[in-house]
Amino acid sequence: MISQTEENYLKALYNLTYLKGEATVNEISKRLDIKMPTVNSMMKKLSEKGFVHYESYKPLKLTEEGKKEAALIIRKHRLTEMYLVEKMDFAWDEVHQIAEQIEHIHSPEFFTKMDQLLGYPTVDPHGSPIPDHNGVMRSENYIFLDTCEIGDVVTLMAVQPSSKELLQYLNTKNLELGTTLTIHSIEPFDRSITVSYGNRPAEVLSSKVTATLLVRPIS
Amino acid sequence: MISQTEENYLKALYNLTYLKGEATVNEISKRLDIKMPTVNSMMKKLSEKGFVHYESYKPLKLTEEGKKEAALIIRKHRLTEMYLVEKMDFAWDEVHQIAEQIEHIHSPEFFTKMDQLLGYPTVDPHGSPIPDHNGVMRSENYIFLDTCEIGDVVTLMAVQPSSKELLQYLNTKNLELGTTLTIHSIEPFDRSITVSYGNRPAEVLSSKVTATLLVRPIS
DNA sequence: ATATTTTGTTAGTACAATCTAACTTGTTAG
DNA sequence: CTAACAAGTTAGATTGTACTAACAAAATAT
Ligand SMILES: [Mn+2]
Ligand SMILES: [Mn+2]
Ligand SMILES: [Mn+2]
Ligand SMILES: [Mn+2]
Repeated sequence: MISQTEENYLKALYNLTYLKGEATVNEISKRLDIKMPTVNSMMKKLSEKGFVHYESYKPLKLTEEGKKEAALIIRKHRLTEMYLVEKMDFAWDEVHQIAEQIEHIHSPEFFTKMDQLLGYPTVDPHGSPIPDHNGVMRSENYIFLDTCEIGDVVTLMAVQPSSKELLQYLNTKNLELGTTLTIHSIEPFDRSITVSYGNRPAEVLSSKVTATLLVRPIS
Repeated sequence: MISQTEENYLKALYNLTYLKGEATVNEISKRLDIKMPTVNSMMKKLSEKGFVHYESYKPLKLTEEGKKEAALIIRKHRLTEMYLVEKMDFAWDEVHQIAEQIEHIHSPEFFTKMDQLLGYPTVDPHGSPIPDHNGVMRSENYIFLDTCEIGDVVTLMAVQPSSKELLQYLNTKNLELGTTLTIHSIEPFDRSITVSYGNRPAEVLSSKVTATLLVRPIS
């Protein structure tokens, strides 16, 4: 009953509203590269179907049912990414486009089997949480690396957002989830950060990078 | 360029024309459960695209390009079925509906990886051949069990067509690919066949069943 | 050989998902 | 505060995939 197209709108809205609680027609339009009038009429349709709170000229919100539907699609996306990396030997920067398609497969058995073969993982290969089968997503209280201070020792827990280009950049720096970083200095001018980790010389990470790295301080 | 819908038409036409070399609008209509006028206009469209030879009131054929496209979709379908059975532990009667969806995924890397992980299989879980990456499908010269004679000893090589119901029936009889069957008698009235295999009492198979079982005589 | 049935085609309609152009509402900069 | 700009909406067109109704051709039965 929910088309692939509708699923992509729900997912976009879920991700855009995740922090602020609401999103605009314009944001969805940019995210999906679909013109605003198209987004507008789709929002009305999803509102008719009970997935979106729509009022003219007001920001958009998902209903509880919309949130659940979206989270279940994200669950399929992230389980798929995890499966591709863990069981099919893909790299973490190769899985998004495939998962973008497989998330629309209608087969509870298929995803249940994936989940089981993976041992019921709670995060995807980029550290993002996998919603449970009721669409409930646990949120961890990680902090972004660009909010840390000199002397902090932290573990890399997630990359968000995880564009292919960023992931490939992190590959070249041998930075992966679980890596422990020590912050040596912070350049006041551009907020770039010098860190060390593993058996390698210190690395400088720009603020564009540190703003995407979620870490947990070692307590 | 080729939509999911078009892919399903190409695949239907390929399978229908596989034996006779041609098929009718009516056959595709029944196979896909889509009304004849819709099939008719889709055939014209696929003809425009160079995949189908269409002439009013004449039977339909695939062009060479159409055959190749169809075979490559069937390749993805059968690789997927094999992967689901071999690597994800699904039963042979559970995989068709999932493969019917995954066959439309656009990702050469995904199917190349499947192929590699499976060790480049040549047949799917129902014994049907998997076309190669150029869309070439090798045909084995198996014979249907209902053409065998008393005293023949044969190996079950494929089930065709392999409906879920038939596969489940074969499960109850412990009949699987590779099973060696000895033909004890053939009932002239209804052409049912009594066979023995493994450590079990003789079984009677109706002609509805034997007409779907492809076997290779043990020479 | 003709009548009946089946198959194939044409014409017109519907719905989903997209677009552009034009208009309205809301926001922001002087 | 108002003018300009950005965002949102409405209206109308387009494309893809489906349908029904009506008609034409081919196959079949009498
Ligand atoms: Mn998607
Ligand atoms: Mn991810
Ligand atoms: Mn299909
Ligand atoms: Mn099969």
